[in-house]
Amino acid sequence: MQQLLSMVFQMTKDTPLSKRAKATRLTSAGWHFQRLACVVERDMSARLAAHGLKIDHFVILMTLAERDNVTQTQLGEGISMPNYAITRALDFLEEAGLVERRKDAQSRRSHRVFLTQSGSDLMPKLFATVSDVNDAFLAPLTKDERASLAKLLVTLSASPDA
Amino acid sequence: MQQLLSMVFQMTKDTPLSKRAKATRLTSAGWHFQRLACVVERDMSARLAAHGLKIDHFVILMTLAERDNVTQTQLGEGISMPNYAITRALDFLEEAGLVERRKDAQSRRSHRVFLTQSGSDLMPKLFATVSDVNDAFLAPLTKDERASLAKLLVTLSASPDA
DNA sequence: TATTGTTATACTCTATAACTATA
DNA sequence: TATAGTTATAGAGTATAACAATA
Repeated sequence: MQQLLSMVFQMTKDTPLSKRAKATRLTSAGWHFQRLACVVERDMSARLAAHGLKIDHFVILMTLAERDNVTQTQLGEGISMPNYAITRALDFLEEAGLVERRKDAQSRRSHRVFLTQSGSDLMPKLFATVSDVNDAFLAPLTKDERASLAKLLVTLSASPDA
Repeated sequence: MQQLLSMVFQMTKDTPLSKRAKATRLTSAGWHFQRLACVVERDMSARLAAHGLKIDHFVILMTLAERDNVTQTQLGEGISMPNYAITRALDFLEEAGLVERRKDAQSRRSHRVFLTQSGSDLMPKLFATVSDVNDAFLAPLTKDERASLAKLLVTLSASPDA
């Protein structure tokens, strides 16, 4: 990596385009994030398929596990999923018996969404899946490296525009 | 973060589901990668729009800048883009005068793809855009933190399954 | 008979907005 | 008149495979 970084600093107007392109790519944190996020998502999707779930369903279940008794609008806001997508994902999850829409006591046009017992029972398995995916993903790092990565990720995620 | 990690270790069977869900999410490197990759891509897409380009076009241009005179099949393999997507993206880029398909000297059913002069001239601007996006993204980190993140990303990316 | 690139077509996802029923 | 949720529909993106030209 040091080699790469110094490569960037050695660039001049005469450096060939191909070298500049390669250096740009390999020194781009964004590019690495893109690729690695893709790897993680592919693995997660594959493992969720064993439960008959897609990523969207999983995200909703995780959100509800953290806090349920929310309206569909509230649910969608937390994960930036539009209302029509929420409707369809909940139709699927309700059909699968994992979530439940109950009538709101205050407003008859709102629903309150809950995990069912069956949904709650599934969550520990999904937590384990998340853990497995992360372990596989972080396998190339030492324990110390994992800790510093975790710290850096939290710092980046805490940033206002992130 | 230390608090979070210790939170995970304090989990027992009696820990409420909501706490376990939150800890699972916040300690998941994959979850952070997903979110952050999304932030970066949104920023990149927005800036590419100024050039009338989408991410796919940008990826192809970067790939060709690094190495052109490749067949469409070779091009697609490098970036895992299927042949029909390559065909359409190249139609667009050729129309925009940024790339050129030339006949292969050996095989009359293959094309060799090149950046045009106009495409080459555009690349330095795209390198600068990549740089801007990364600078904005990494702004919350100190210089040292950026260096260690870079090192960790390279280690992860170098892994065989990544 | 296999391969390169293109095209047709179907399928899925996403986006827009219309609609129902509330408030 | 505005809101919560649903639905219809259009459009974009993606996947499958058929196809023509070539090897």
